[in-house]
Amino acid sequence: MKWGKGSKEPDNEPRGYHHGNLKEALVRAALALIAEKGPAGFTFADAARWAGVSPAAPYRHYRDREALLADVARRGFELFAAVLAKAWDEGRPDLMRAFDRLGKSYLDFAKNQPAYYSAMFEAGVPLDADPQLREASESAFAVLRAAAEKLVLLMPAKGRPPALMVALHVWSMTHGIASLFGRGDAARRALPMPAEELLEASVLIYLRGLGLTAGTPSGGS
Amino acid sequence: MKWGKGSKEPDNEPRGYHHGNLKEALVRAALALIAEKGPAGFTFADAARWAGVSPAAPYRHYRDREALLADVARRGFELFAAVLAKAWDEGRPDLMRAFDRLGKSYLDFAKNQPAYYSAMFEAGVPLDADPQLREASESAFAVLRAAAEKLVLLMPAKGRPPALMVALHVWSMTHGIASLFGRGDAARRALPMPAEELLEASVLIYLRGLGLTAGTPSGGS
DNA sequence: ATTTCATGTAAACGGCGTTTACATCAGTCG
DNA sequence: CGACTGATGTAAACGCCGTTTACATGAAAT
Repeated sequence: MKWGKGSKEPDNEPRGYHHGNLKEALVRAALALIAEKGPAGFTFADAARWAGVSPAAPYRHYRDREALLADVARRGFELFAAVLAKAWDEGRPDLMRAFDRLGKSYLDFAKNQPAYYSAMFEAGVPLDADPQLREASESAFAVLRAAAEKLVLLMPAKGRPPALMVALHVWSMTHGIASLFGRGDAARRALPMPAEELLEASVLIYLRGLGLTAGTPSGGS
Repeated sequence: MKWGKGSKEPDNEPRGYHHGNLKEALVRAALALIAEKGPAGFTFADAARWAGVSPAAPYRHYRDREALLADVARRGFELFAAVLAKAWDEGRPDLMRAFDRLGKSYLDFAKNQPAYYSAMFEAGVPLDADPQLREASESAFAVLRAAAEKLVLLMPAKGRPPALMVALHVWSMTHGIASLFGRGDAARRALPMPAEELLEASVLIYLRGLGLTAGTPSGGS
């Protein structure tokens, strides 16, 4: 039986009975399909076709469709954590600049890796589907939290807010913007300014509210 | 043929050939099923079973499954707009108290109407699926925007930020919190404080950054 | 009473997720 | 070298879903 090869066929190299690297191929297929049709439209059978194997083959590598989705989410969080850590760069050359880079990196990731971002935040994958998934998600958040720790240390100890709260605030703002306006696609609301500027302004105002910056918060970069 | 009556059967009243109010029944079914299994797990056929009709009957009222979802989202936005408008209450008795109520109402809605909220923001329904849907969503946002308008009028005209930006900021914060921590369900991250307090604190800090409140932003209602 | 139109049913189609029994191959051990 | 074994892929089948088409029912209009 031939399985149609519906959407695309990046498995140009013919192969023997065994694929050799099916698991990786399935992940790439999932990313391509999610990017194309959203996490809901992503289909286990399509991923199999994309990899050039029978519809039952993926079950040798993933318990079910959701397990593949969870694996994509896990890899997404790991990549996300690496990207954020690199952007934060231990707060060099100064905390404010690094914090700004951090936020922009977050939005960049949401925009440039919509498939990962969808799997991570919008696919409804329960975080405790897999301990490794939770762990990866924690380590991504840990970057934000470490940044917040260093930021609040700029404040006088008296009245210093909990760093965890600051991290959660910034995460919420950023995720909110990414989720509501993140992708320039249709289907979402139009904005009077780029999402990056919207985020930068809101973080500046927020930090000013914490007493961390002085200047008046007017427009962008 | 009998269609099983799988999950539950709120169609206790037997009926003749015609249902009489199938459209409403389908919406209620969709809400129940989305609340139970998420917008992805919601099934057109299940909704039909729930209403006690054949799997083809819903097509007399909705073009396809997504049209039903879009209708649920539209009704959600209309209810949302009404709830927010009532909470804002034209800014009575004073703007700060009203603004605080507004944010809490938002979170309340996300928590108490998870089915509506999912259909509105997480089901991937394109806003331009239906002009009425877009309109309803606009009118919900309009409440937030009107509130922001009144708020920024408290500031000296010089350096007054655009109300639209303030509205977008607050919306993003609130949606971010609702989306990341909104429902106390499992499957999501645990919080060191209730979502309502997290939001209240972040809005207070933000407004302080705008120069709209004086006191130091520590916890408490 | 007949017509008409909205609403519901039955049956069918292709696709998907998943399971089960079988096929193929790579490595291991005699 | 050759048989065994475990991992990986296939074929076929099942039930369910979304959707369409032809037909049935009944309420309202004429």
